[in-house]
Amino acid sequence: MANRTYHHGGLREALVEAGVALARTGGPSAVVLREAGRQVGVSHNAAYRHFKDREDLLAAVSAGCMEHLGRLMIERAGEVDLPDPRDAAWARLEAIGRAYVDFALTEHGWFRTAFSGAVAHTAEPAETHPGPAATDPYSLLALRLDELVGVGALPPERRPGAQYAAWSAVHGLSALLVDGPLRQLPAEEREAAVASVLGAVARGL
Amino acid sequence: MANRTYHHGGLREALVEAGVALARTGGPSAVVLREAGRQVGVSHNAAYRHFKDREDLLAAVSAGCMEHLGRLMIERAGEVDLPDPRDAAWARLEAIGRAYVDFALTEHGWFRTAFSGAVAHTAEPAETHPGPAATDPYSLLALRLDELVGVGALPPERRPGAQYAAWSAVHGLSALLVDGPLRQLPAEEREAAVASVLGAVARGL
DNA sequence: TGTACATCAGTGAACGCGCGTTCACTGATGTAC
DNA sequence: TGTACATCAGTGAACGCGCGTTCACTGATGTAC
Repeated sequence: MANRTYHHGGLREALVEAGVALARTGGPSAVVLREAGRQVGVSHNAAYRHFKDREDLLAAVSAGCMEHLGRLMIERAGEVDLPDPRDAAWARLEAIGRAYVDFALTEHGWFRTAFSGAVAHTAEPAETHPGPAATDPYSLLALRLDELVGVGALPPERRPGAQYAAWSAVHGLSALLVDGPLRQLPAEEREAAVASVLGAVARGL
Repeated sequence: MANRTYHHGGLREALVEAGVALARTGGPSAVVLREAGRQVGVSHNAAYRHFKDREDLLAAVSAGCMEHLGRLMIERAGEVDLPDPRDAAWARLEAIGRAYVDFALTEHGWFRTAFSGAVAHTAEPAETHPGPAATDPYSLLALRLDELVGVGALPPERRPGAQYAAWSAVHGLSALLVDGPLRQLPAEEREAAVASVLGAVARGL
């Protein structure tokens, strides 16, 4: 962090942070190289020492937004406190689903940015390396589904492909509500839609 | 389409058509006023006689793309030919879901454009006026769900909210596959994901 | 059937925009001897 | 501990971009008498 010197010391991180702030209000298109530089108090092209081009910066910002989403999901899952392990596992699945939708609704800009320059997932999850626990939504979902199988709430033969069904439903709902044709749904009806989707996900598994 | 005269005769429609063609390859951002004019052979600002601004044109183009989607859904539903009315109703639901995803995959640009400037749906479907049958995806889905209830394949108490669950799942899958983190899924795994989601939708209802 | 006039649907020139990106540069830092 | 030099991380000026939009205009069309 450091100094008011010629060399910034942590410019890359500072630019990403500025980009994340821009994305929060204006979505991906608000992530503008020159503006990020301005915010940090650095010349408009200093960013080129740390990023190949605008797209490169956007990818980093996008990852930052995704991280915010993941953190909310973790937080909400952590709030579940039920004695029965099966109940708890189901509740945690629902909690991360709700977190996802809530995030999309309250943080339009971040949500859209998170999925704008997003890194593609491969079919198989990356091999689990020791280290900090994964915070990306996909891994968090996989974790919850594995837990359901683990506590005997979900038959193992239902596990393959389950992540696609759950993720699609919740992601689609978010997209329709935030940007799409359901964006004008009154709050009450919106809540009903969320409940309906989460219920269908649980039944569908 | 009339004359090579000073007055075009059907400029509005021609511009929308040109916009739809642009959207097909490049998505919403490719719908450019000046280019649409160029394609039609008209000066770059003639469009302002028919559209308030670029956004207005984009909205019309978006509706055109949505129409293409609706047509594919209708076509695919029409191909279902099963003796048992319940089997047929389920098959038609699946058919429109598959059509939706296929459309998203084969017509990236149209799909993204269809949902870019989309008109918002209200909570209640518009009162059914006599006239040409609705072609918007939402109404088509509602039609299929009503049919399921009609033939006794779906308990009536399950009907409310069902459209949200079905639509969200299929839309989310499309979004994730086309633009999102699942865009690099190998074809085989992608097909499994589609099957998994459609299966979960049917079970979830 | 002709004429006068309002209105409609185009034209062509011009503007400003703010951005991404490149260029040649300079100040700061690290390292070998 | 000091000096020479390579390298790194910033600066400031400049460019081109193609667009959306506005302006004052002109050609075509419809209508009243």
